Amino acid sequence: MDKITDVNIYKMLSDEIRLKILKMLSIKNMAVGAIVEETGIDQPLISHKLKELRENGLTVSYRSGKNIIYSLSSDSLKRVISVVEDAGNIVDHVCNCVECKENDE
Amino acid sequence: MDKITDVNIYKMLSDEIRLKILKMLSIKNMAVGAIVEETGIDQPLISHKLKELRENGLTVSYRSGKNIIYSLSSDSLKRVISVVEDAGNIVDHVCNCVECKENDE
DNA sequence: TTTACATATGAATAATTATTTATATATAAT
DNA sequence: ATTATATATAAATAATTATTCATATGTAAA
Repeated sequence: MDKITDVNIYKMLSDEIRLKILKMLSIKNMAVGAIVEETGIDQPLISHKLKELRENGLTVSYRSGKNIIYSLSSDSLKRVISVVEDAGNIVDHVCNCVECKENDE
Repeated sequence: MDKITDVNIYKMLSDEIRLKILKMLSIKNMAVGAIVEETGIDQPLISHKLKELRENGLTVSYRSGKNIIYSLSSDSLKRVISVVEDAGNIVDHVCNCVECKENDE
């Protein structure tokens, strides 16, 4: 398994499906089937994503009867997610200088 | 150019070289040459990374004589970077239940 | 003790992203 | 004007990551 660096955490957050899962888990713990249903995404793909998240330490899981329940491994993760949640806040400044405008396509 | 979503921001942060550049720029504005020198990475590769960062709105640039100076486009970016900076803080919780231990490799 | 259900895994392929190399452009200095 | 310097770009290749599909595993119910 890989070492957990901030780059790895960003990697986990940088995939649409993984991020969607993390956001769902930041609201409530969920079984795999519920995630599959709520996202409409193929079960094996969801399982793969969950595996990545698990192996990188962002989620933990336990079995409950037939189901396996996933949850965020840490509350500080919620904080990170919410800090970037609204992308507009991050990249709100647009430079007005001539050169920058030329740089835009 | 791509729309700026939180996934795109995470993508930009999820590459070792790009993250290194962003961290350097969060301390001071820098010319391309200075970034090349301080990282020891090939100039065209640095220029590529800077282009990605620019096109995704995380940095801005302007010309000053022969040099082109890059800086972060927004201070809130610094905040994000520092929130995740210490990965240990994020993934500090390790579940102790039997099933989770079985899951570990 | 067979069948159904929930989830995981592995192998194959597809898609995306990173890196290199060679070259172009723009400014500045001679 | 010519040359040097700083940076950017484009095309080719290499490397990584995502997705699909088929199948395995483990639990529970009949």
